[in-house]
Amino acid sequence: MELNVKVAAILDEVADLLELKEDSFFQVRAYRRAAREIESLTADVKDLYIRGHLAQVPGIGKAIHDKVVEIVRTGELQYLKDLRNEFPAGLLQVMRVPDVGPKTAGRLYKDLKVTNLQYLRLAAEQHRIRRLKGFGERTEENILKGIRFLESGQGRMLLGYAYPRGKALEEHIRSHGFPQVSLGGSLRRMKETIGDIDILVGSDDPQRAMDTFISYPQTEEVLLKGPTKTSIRLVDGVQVDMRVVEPSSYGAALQYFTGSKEHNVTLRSLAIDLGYKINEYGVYRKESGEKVAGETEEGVYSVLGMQWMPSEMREDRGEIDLSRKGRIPRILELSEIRGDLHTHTEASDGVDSMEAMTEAALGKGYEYLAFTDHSRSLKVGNGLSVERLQENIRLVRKIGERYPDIHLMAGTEVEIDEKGGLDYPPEVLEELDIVVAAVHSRFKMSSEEMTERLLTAISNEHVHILAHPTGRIIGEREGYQFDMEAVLQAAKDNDVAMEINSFPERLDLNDTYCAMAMQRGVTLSIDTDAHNVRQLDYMLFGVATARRGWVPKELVLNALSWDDLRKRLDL
DNA sequence: GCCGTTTTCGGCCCGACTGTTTTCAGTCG
Repeated sequence: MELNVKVAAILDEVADLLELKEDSFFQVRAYRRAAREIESLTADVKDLYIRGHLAQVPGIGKAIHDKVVEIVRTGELQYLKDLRNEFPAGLLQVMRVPDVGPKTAGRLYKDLKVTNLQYLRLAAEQHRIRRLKGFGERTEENILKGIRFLESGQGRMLLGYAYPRGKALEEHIRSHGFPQVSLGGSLRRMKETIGDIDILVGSDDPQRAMDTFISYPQTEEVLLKGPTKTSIRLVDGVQVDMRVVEPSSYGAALQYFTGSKEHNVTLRSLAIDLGYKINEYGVYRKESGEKVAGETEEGVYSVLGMQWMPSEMREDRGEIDLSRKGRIPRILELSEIRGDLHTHTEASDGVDSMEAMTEAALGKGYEYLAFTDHSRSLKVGNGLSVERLQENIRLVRKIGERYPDIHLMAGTEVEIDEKGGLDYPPEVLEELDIVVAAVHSRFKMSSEEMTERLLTAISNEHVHILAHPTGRIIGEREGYQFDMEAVLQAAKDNDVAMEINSFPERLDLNDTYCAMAMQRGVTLSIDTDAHNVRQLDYMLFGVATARRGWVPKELVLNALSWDDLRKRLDL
């Protein structure tokens, strides 16, 4: 699967470089689309190639097919090397500056010999940019601003960071008398990382909505202001865009600003074929211009003969086709989660007591809660010795008697050693209700060794869940390398659940791997890995990740009732 | 470069805002 990522990256770079060429707009789009398709494949691109199915992937025609084959075979692409020779590598960096696109970069290269960020900054500081025809003082200032933004390293933020901020702003606007307000964009689609926060308001008084937005106490700077669209930057650097439309257009605008871009492009092409035009104000008959939908999202989809679908599904990964056939699957809801099977307490490296965690779980209406503190060899996590573990089990049983409305489970997050062995002997694991196995060490072993390690752990009869299966930390480290197909197969064969860890920096399995697991019928467990009571709220993000992988509740271990879970775990 | 329940050629989503211009190109989402 790492190969899929590599192929997509190469196609993306081809697209980046092609942008600098004249008249290559549609080629750029074709390469980008192919990259997205390959990125979201749930099978290995090499397998597809071997089985002769590569050409059936949408967006892959003859030319790109041959290039993908070249990459699969040789690991390289000559066409990309040729393009790299045509343009200085630094120009790609120049294009990453906000408001600098291919045309501007091309001009700066041609007229000022700007080949990288350093030269761009120099040219701006020496006021050579403002002297170009079509450029001016403001453009020069914006370029300098853009360079500073890039260098501040403010790229995308974690969903877990953006979500509470977006919700707070949404509430601020709603509380000022605007009932029609919603998050949009990647935040509403619950992507694991978010570029900026999008907010949509339906109102007949756009001016007052804008004023309310700008008056938000956390506002640092107004970046852009028009009659229907305003952007601000918050004190922590997060950018928020707000759009205001009339209530009669709210549904169309919500659909449009939720995206994704790819979903919208496909939807709008479809609309054209059906004789309609869609924009953010409504759906219109092409001939008469008559407006036929716009008030609600359901209406927009419905007029195109489509079924509404959850925002998490809108990535143009086949949902439009299913929607036209009325076959959008029923995917997991947060309300269907019955318990949390991976949490920590003060016994190891958590901060709250079992009682506090239990009260919080009761507040969520959970039927069960598992305490899975770290095992003995994880010294940094204050792992439990065998004696402390056994003492902990007794404590769980004792506290459990005081809480008749929830089933407290004694468990462990047990270390998987480098050979795949577990950190406690079998007779100790036997005493536990649930065993969550995890890799926290030796990340850099070869893919073969790591696969063997994971397969050994999964085939251990005491293991119920494989925690954060890839070990990635978003923005910090890649996951370890292993054969995901083999691990999923083993999980299915051994009835072991793969975890979706709800921690914002983990969300692992990610959406694509969730889809892979689902297609293979592998059970998933959505856990918070909470180290305090507040982190039990992270469940929302794990569920969102499952929804992005179209996972139904039937495949989720902790969507089972206590009775069914107990049977499943042989308790 | 891809694609076709009208097409193998001629299309390819659509609009807001900015900056620099007198009518629009470029960028963004």
